[in-house]
Amino acid sequence: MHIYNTLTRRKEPFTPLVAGKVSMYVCGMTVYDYCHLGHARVMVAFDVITRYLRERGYDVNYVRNITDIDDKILKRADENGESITALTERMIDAMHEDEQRLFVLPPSHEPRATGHIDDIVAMIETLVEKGFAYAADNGDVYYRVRKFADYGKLNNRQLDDMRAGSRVDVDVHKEDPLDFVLWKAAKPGEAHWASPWGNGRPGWHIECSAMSTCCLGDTFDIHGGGPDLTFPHHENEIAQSEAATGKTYVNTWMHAGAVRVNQEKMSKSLGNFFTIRDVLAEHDPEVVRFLLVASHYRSPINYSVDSLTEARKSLTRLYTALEGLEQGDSNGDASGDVSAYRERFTQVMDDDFNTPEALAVMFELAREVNRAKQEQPDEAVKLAGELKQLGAILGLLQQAPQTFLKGTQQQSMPLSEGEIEAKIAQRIEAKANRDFAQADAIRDELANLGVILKDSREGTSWVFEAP
RNA sequence: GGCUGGAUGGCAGAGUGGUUAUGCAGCGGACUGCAACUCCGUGUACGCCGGUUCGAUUCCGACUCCAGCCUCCA
Repeated sequence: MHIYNTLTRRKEPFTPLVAGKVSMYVCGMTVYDYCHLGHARVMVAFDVITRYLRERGYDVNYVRNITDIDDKILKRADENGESITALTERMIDAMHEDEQRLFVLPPSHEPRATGHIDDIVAMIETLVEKGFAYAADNGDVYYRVRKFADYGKLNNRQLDDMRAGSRVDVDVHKEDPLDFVLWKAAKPGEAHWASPWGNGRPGWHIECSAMSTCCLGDTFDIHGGGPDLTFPHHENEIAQSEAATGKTYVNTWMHAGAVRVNQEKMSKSLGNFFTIRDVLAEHDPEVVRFLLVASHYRSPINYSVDSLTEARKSLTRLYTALEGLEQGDSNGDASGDVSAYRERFTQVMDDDFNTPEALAVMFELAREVNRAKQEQPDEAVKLAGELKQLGAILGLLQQAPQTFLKGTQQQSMPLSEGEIEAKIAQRIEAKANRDFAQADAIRDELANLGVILKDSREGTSWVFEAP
């Protein structure tokens, strides 16, 4: 198996520190608002990675943190007139709901910053002792960037180059403008914890260093996150952790690609973001997931309603192949029976999780299923079982085909299932009387409402396609 | 200005030093009362200019353009 490492900028053979076990940390959310599609991308990308690693037999310890204390949280709670805890609990619940709807499995552990203040303080103390950090007059504690020789290695950046074009605040309390805060002194009335440097709260970067090493050890296998975290966040994590422990922090750095809108990054600062819940109000969650998986995890994707429509059509093709063959769930049981499809699937997934290629294999398998449906029903059931199993590795195709195809999830459905069935019965009646004009009229009427009829030997079924 | 990526057929999106990605859309055929679904067939796409090579979309260099990071952001 090969994985692209952001640190070395190439694909490398993947060998975990401990045979058979993978330790992975992913930067999670700062919970002051609802998650948007950019968050969804990271959630889904690392969900697929976890599912696949487990499929390959690894015991994956997947840790994804929650930043539940931060300037933005304080500000938002204040604006809303609610307590910090009320705000963060509300957003954490919403986040869990969003990911569940997107078929994202929960991480193994979800540490919260506020639950690790002792570890954070301990790490800062170590950094101060070793001379990598200093307490300033204003009560803040800063990281001394110039002291860490490797600073910039993740982003291939030189400290002196960065000074030239940057607009970093010149803070009189900092020795160097690029020094970053580890501990922030509390202003009167602000939430705070006690520390050797007075009351305050942790900086963002130190939280992740403390929580990851705390949960996974000084060195671990994979660290992931969104594309905009490489600098400064992950660079700072490396500086903090490696200075504190004297060991390599992370072996493989993984970063997901950005979600764009009109070829611009979707972000909170640009205000061009779509929340997951807004999108799911109008689109099937699995379609959204399919869209995310249909591109490689490192490629940028441009979000649009058109791309969702196409994703829905593609997914419909897969579910159509499965339709009518769902008896005896997952009966591709014969262990050791590795088909050519599964073999190819594994081969492309082994190459840095190439999900688009994996989907191509699934589409070819779907064609095989459709062919077998005609001549060899038993074979079709077996192949369909395999298709469903491969789908599970990507977190797809786990609904009953009828549930997906009939669009039970969609609120725009104009007729009840009973009404549709009644219309179909009328049409069958008309067809029996060879009154094709009437039969076609009924079919057109339903088609105009988005209900597409499909006649087969077994009778008439239907699919809902939002008009 | 510095640092990362990227530019593929009508659209989306993988990949490869010489041979089919895949999906959607289109076209022809089969099936059908007619359709839909499905199946069969069908497209000489690889930003621009040089170089290496028997041969480059794929490797190397220049150029143009796009996106991201350099400031909170997944």
